[in-house]
Amino acid sequence: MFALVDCNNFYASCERVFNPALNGKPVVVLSNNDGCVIARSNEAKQLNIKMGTPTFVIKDMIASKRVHAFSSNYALYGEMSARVMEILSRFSPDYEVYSIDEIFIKLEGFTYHNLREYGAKMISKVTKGTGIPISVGIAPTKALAKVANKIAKKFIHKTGGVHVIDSEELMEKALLWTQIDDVWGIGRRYAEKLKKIGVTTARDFTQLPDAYVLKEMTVVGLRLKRDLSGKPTLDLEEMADRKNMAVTRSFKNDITDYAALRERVVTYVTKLAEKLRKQNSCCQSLQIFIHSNPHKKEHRKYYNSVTINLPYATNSTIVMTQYTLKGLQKIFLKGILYKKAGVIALGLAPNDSRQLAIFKEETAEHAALFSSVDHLNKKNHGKIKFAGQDLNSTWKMRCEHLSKRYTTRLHEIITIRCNH
DNA sequence: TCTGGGGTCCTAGGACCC
DNA sequence: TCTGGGGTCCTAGGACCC
Repeated sequence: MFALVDCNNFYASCERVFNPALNGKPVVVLSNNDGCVIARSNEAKQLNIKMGTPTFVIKDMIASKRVHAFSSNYALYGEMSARVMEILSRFSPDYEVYSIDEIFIKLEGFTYHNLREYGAKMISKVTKGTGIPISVGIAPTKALAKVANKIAKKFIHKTGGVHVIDSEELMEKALLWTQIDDVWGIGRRYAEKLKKIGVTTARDFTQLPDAYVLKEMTVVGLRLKRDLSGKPTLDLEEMADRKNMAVTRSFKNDITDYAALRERVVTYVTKLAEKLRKQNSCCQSLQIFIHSNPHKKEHRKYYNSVTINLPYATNSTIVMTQYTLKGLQKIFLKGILYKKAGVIALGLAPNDSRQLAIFKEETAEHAALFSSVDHLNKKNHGKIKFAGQDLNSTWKMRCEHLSKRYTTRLHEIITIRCNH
């Protein structure tokens, strides 16, 4: 059996842990730049605030404090996630941290355990240890555990947050209840396509012929179908090293001229190189992309990207910037309202096991130079910049509702008042 | 006025090899 | 009339996830 444990409204719940006055009130967490809603408490969901709702749509509710809004505080969420995962990892030696707020736990050899009670124990341990509410779905396969988790959450008053699918009848019932759009692995495109042929529930999907699923949805779809039918197909996945790493941002206002766009892209590639060095990796190639504003329908649509293979694997800001700018020149077009750009490092490898080039090699000074730069920037909050960056740093990200880094900064630690 | 960021996997097709 | 067979590697694009 597999358990899927998922933190309820994770980011919103993190904010509440440190501000319990928000319990029972609508809370939303906003994306970078405070652009749109990316997490909602149940009360916010009841106000019909959808995932991805632009912040300006609900600005009145925020201003009047009907809804409590927070800018994303990833330092806080990442660390709270680590605490939750640490506690849950004690429940079985086999687990897979699937995302910041989800973990699959394989329950092999738990035949004589009461799984419902085991799930309830997970909830009480995590609640006591972190204050984060969780839901537990338990079933014979990963895809069914996902379904069970949805049921546990949806009918929390009946389930107490745990749902176990351990019989054919419960499986049938669960699959009939699950709408096709809500199936893990079926996104907007596939859902549309499936509905056209009359598939509206997960159960309908499991009745499709293998050949059709294979043809229309590749082996990924077929594996999903099997797993959802109760035939264990998807197993825990090993934590692999990341293959790519990206720094991409939307701009607060559209950009049209090359100089401004260049400045943004140089800043992104600088951040990317820092990120690489921080984890002792280097990259073999770079991808640069620029987008027009998709919301301005009356303007010309333009999406373009270019991939550049580097002569040798590197994490030098200087080398990466040179190639990034070459790439940017290739795809830059005049007269476009640009809204977003990004740089992606591809073919990541650890510093010490990278492929060395035969003819060209990085100037040896770079490693020493950047170790000093990183050291100084860590101490002085990014005082050293590169010539291509904007020295006045007018590009502050908007984050008007940022909470404190309660768990990772000593001077932001929570204060407790005792009333005797 | 204002709409996020960072990932993964699979497939088809082109370029190349012997 | 009729023009091989079997492979690898790479990339772009499309799907998905949180």
